[in-house]
Amino acid sequence: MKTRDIILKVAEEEFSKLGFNAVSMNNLVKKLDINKATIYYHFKDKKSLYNEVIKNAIERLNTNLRAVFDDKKDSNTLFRAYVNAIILTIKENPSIVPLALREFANYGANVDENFMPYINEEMNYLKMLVNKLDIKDEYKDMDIYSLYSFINGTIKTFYVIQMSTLPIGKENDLKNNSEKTLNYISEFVSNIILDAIVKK
Amino acid sequence: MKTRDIILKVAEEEFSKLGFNAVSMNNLVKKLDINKATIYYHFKDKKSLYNEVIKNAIERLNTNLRAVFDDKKDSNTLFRAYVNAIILTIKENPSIVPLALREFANYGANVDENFMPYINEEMNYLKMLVNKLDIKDEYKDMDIYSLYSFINGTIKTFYVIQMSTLPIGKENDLKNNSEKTLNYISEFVSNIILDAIVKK
DNA sequence: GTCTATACCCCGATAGAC
DNA sequence: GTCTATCGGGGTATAGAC
Repeated sequence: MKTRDIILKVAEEEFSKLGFNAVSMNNLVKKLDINKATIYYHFKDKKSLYNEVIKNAIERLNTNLRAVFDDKKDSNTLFRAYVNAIILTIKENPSIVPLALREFANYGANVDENFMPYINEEMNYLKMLVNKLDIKDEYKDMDIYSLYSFINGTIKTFYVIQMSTLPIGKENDLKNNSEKTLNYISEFVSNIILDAIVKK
Repeated sequence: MKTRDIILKVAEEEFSKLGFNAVSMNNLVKKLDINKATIYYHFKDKKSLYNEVIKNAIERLNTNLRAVFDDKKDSNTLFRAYVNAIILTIKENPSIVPLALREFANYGANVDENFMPYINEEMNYLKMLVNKLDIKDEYKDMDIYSLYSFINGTIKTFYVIQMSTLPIGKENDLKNNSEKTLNYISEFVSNIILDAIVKK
């Protein structure tokens, strides 16, 4: 693995854990066991390192979403596969959850215009999906972003609650079990949506 | 308004906008037009100022939730009133949204054990509510935190998307309109849940 | 491509006058 | 209860040797 990629990997974990401002270049190089100037050889500054981390995260998600549409499925199966692709992305790389929540909290202020194509690609998959579903009349005019928020907000919030060190969520067998938590919430999200908005 | 309360008010806005680490005491006193030592007279350190901010935010939410259960309503109306109490809290104080999202991203690490009674109170209202609903058999064993995540994750994610400076959500008339956005998502969340999990 | 050394700045926090 | 002045430390970033 190249130095640049190692830096990106460790930086992603740190930005996810601590947020942009709490990550210091000094601590980063300690974890990496390289010299600080080496980071500045590979990346212009802290901000562009962060931007590269975010870009990679969105690209990994889009790669998994793209695969969902590769072969023909009935629309309800497609919906479940779509949700599972998001779940798979988190399983492959849990850092993406706090990373996304922190960016949401910033109203996307750290994400520059260069990322819009990636975000638009992500939204397009959801639009394609909705077009295939046989939606009840009362949900036909539903805002696409409310559906997006339901899927992504529910999954991420549930994940951080179950993985949190606080004694919340402790009444169940999902607590601190990433695999079980993600499988459960995948089913929950798919079931609710298909029960609520799709014609029987 | 007392100095201590003014500090808390401005600190809440700043912590919400920037997150714990990005807020500096120096910038805070500039906004407040008081001396830095004055903050340290009223609060032990930066961390306890932050904790006080979070505590106040949870208390305001619980006050609004408590009011929902004051008089008798049929269970579906109660559910809509519950969701509206969350929406009302955000309308009264939008800072609570990024504040909560940042804490979620931290897996609650900045929230110490003293807050558990407040969090438990919040969860108890949801449990009381679910007990009153006439739930379909297949959702009877639903994890309470998945419902919590659905309600809170969807509302907060939708809100920050519509209020973000990025050109997402721009295809609708909710963009940058806090009032309309919150009214819309309140209806959406209530409708989905009542359609999906409650017996007709 | 990776290192040492350093410039320059802002941070949180406190002592002590008023 | 609010101020001025200051301390010690750690922050980002770069120059220049190897």
